[in-house]
Amino acid sequence: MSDAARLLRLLSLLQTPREWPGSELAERLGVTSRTVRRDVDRLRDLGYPVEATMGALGGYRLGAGKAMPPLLLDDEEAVAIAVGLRTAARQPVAGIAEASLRALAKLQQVLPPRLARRVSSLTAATAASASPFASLVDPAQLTIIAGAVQARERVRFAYAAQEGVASKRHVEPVQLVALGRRWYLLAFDVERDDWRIFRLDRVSTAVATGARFAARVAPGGDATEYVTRKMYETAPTYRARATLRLPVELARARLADFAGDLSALDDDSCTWHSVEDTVDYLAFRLTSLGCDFTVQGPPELVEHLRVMGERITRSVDSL
Amino acid sequence: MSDAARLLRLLSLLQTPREWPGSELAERLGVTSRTVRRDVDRLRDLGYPVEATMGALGGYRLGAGKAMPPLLLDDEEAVAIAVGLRTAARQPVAGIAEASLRALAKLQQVLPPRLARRVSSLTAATAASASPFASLVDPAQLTIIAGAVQARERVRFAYAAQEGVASKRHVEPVQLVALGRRWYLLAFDVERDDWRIFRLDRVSTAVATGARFAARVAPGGDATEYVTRKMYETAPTYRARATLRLPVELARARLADFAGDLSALDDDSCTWHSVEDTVDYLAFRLTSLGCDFTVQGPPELVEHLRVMGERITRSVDSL
DNA sequence: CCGATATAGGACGGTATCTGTCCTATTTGG
DNA sequence: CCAAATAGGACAGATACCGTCCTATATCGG
Repeated sequence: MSDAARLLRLLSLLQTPREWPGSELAERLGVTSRTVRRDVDRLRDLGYPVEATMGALGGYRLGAGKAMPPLLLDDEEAVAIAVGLRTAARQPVAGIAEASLRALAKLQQVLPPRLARRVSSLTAATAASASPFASLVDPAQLTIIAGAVQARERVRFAYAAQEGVASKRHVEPVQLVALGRRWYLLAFDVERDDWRIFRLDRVSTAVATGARFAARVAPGGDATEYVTRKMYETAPTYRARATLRLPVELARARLADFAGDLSALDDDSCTWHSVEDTVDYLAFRLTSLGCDFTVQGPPELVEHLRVMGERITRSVDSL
Repeated sequence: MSDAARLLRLLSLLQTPREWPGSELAERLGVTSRTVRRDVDRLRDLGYPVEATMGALGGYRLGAGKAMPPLLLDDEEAVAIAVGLRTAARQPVAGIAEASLRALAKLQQVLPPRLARRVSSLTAATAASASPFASLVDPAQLTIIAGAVQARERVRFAYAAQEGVASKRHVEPVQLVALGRRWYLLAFDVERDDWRIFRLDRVSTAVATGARFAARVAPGGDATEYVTRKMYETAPTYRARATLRLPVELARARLADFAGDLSALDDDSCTWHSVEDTVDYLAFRLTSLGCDFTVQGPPELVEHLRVMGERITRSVDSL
């Protein structure tokens, strides 16, 4: 076993929550315990704080330092992380959505094929159950495009526009933007010679062509700002207005990052304003609050809730 | 920079989706390009397949091999993975739930404190929004106990039993078991000198004492099997029976791992049987199917749905 | 078809590093 | 107090590494 390999193996052992006595490490690594002590020193020099407890029953373990050490995962752990990241990508968390994708792309790149297969099948099996209104983005497309953005490679894909019109695209992908529960891609369309925004759940059969392109500055300088503005201008939006029979702090906690505008009416109720592009989702969030509420509008939401209420009442009133 | 440090730094660069020409790597690592070639060879000897494209515009990148290479994450990526794993722990996925926890424990152990703080605040901000019926387990408790299971350390915690009776426990934690959407801990209670099963969302202020204990064999040999049997015997369960106006394949897809027993009635409808310990959750899954349905029982579910239906109808019929 | 720019790898000498085998000091739990 | 654990100095022999040459080969663009 080479020098670097032994150091990595040691790091992997020390990342376990348990404590390792030096003698056992020496045996596993096939060296003397003096060398183990030297290896531990080396790791400390690299900035990874190996904690040691002295005395009988003592041992070594890796503690939290100032920088992330290399993570040494076994097969199952790698699969678990990949599945977790894929699920996270379907419900982007504000602030870390892009980092989450970068991590997924990095992992996907080095994931052995047999593990990648397990990830796919597990993702398929659990896709629908996580949340009925999570984004329908295919994680595979997301990964391909996230990789292409970083590698600055051109991408070809099929796009199903809003009216069901399909088209083939050839673009220079500049940035992925998570807006609410959807992913958008800001890209420069090579054939149309202009900027375009694509909704990722309408993208399919994406492939990176391998052709590199020069960095482009997004219109207006900031991609996130540009996509946000364009989407609010063009996409259909519903502005929900409702009164919730729930103290304002509780409502904020239950709605979390979906809170919208909340303001207290009295100690037991508050008003709520929120903007979304489907009434389904608005109705879903409202009904999962578990409290009484009154909806002021819009009419589409009222109608949708009326249908929902009738359906539920009808489902039981035969008894 | 030491030898091993340079190798790790190289590995970190090669994990990026982009391709790196040898000359640029040499510059970044502060060595000649001949040494870079030797380092690449070393990585290949370690089993990490560095892919190289020859010719002009060529370069190096890390490909998928037979084993997982050490993952070198930047701060944001590490936070994203931790948040993803915490979310995954709240909605355990059959088959990889334990691995998911192991990975989380491993990451938590080495996560720099400033990043750990960001993870906590992000988790708090998004806890409620993921799904209103996800498990209420505190990821911090979960991590502490998962670590103690692996390290075979005794744990003390406060436990709120079903009737609201609080108690302090001192146990030897043997295994965490994910059952449906809940986590259970099988442990040997030191003071009561017998096996006990704890629901993790009722555990608080857990601390590992540091005292080690000898490995124990779970009663019956298999912890998962034991916990499953005990829980079905003792925990309250509701057996939902309903007819769904949805083709059976579609229902299976939408319910995913929550499918229970589905059997086709005709081309457009099917019957559904499922067991859960709360009617809230049964009602939630039923109403998020987005189809007409008829509930046969149990009476508690019917009553719950009646309240839900009335609430929704009331919320709009003033208009 | 040719030149520019990549990867690939052999040979060699000087330098640095690493390992095992001693040794002693110190801490901790039973 | 004793056993077992971390901590680390000193030394000698072996090993590995690095830079500087060199040539071969593959690929893309003009």
